[in-house]
Amino acid sequence: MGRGKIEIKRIENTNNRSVTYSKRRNGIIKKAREISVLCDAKVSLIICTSGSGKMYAFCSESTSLSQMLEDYHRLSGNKLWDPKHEQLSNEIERIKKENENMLIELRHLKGEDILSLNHKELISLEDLLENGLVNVRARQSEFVDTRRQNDEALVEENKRLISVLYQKEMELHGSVRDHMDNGYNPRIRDYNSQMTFAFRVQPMQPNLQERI
Amino acid sequence: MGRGKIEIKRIENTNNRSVTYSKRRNGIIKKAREISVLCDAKVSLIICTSGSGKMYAFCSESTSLSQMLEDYHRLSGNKLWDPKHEQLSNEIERIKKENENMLIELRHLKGEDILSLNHKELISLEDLLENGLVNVRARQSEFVDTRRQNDEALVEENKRLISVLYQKEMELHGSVRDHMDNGYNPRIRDYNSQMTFAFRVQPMQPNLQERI
DNA sequence: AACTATTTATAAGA
DNA sequence: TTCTTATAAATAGTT
Repeated sequence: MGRGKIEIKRIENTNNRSVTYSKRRNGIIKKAREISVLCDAKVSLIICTSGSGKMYAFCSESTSLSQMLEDYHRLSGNKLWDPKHEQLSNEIERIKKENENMLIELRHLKGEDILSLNHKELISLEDLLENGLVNVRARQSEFVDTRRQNDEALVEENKRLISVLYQKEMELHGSVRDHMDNGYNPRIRDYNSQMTFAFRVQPMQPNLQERI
Repeated sequence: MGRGKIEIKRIENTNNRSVTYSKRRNGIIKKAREISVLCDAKVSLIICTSGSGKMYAFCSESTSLSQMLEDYHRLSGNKLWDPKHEQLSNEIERIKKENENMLIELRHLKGEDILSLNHKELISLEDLLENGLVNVRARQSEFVDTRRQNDEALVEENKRLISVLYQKEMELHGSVRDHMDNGYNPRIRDYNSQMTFAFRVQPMQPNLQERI
């Protein structure tokens, strides 16, 4: 239907093909809607081209796509789901196998179920465990080192703070002495006790050391 | 398109409706096939009436209904799956999770990826590894013990065999001497060498000792 | 995207 | 149902 008759075979010209696709897609979707309304039919239509990912779907009002598929599956006896089910089952099988292997390995590493192992396997298991221990203990040493470094840094910081504090105290003593004669200023003692508190608390601050 | 124009609304006359359904159904299926061929499109079409259970479906050559549904599902995000499918998917999810946890534990036991562990965790990991080592080494000791016991048993058995052999030899020497005077019987030597072979072979028999 | 000459689909009738 | 046929609709090629 058009200016000329066409043969029903793949349109090789890409542009023509996509124009025809667009026109006929609209056409068939319209037809789908019409038959669903006129004849009270359930219709499900999905169209897409191989290239573009864009999909067009139509489903009649009275139903849903999944309902139609369900019906189709039931009525046609066609195994719509079975391939997918089989695929999923296979994947489950595969993962379970993997799981089982890991479980066995874990058990072995914990020294369980090792009666079936031969001498060679026991030796390599021992190696693995020893290597693991070495790594874990190295990490523990790192912890201790980090902690010691942290402590040292804190000690330095405390020295610095004490020195700053001392200078401040000197300044205040000096300036206060210029205005007062009693040689005792409660503000100095307050400040001092505040700093002492900070000094004691600081080593517990979590952001200066690693999580324990 | 026909002798008269019609409004797109449900055809109330049952007969007319079913005639129209039949005609238009053929029409739309033809259209579906045409667009799939002309435009290299993937098309899936399912039609049925509410009343009759009869279903008509079309699916383009290049694909399958279940493939199209798969695609549709992926692209639209709409849930088309049946309960069984969902159940399988959930199980996969669950097992994968389990898998991942075991993998992490395995890695930790091998001393990998332990930077994220805190001190407590490292300690218990160390305990686990030490315990594993204890078990593995205990098993190795068992091996050695078993082997030694086995050897001892074999030594005993060999002694017994030698003693039996000696007795047999005595018997044969005695009886032969009763009938022949040459004092030499090749049958005795045959039997003797056979036993000697068995004696040498026996320690290698796998059912008397554990697999190495 | 719009146009339009043609082909195609189909509504109504037989 | 199926065939026929007048007519509506769809659309191929063009602009």
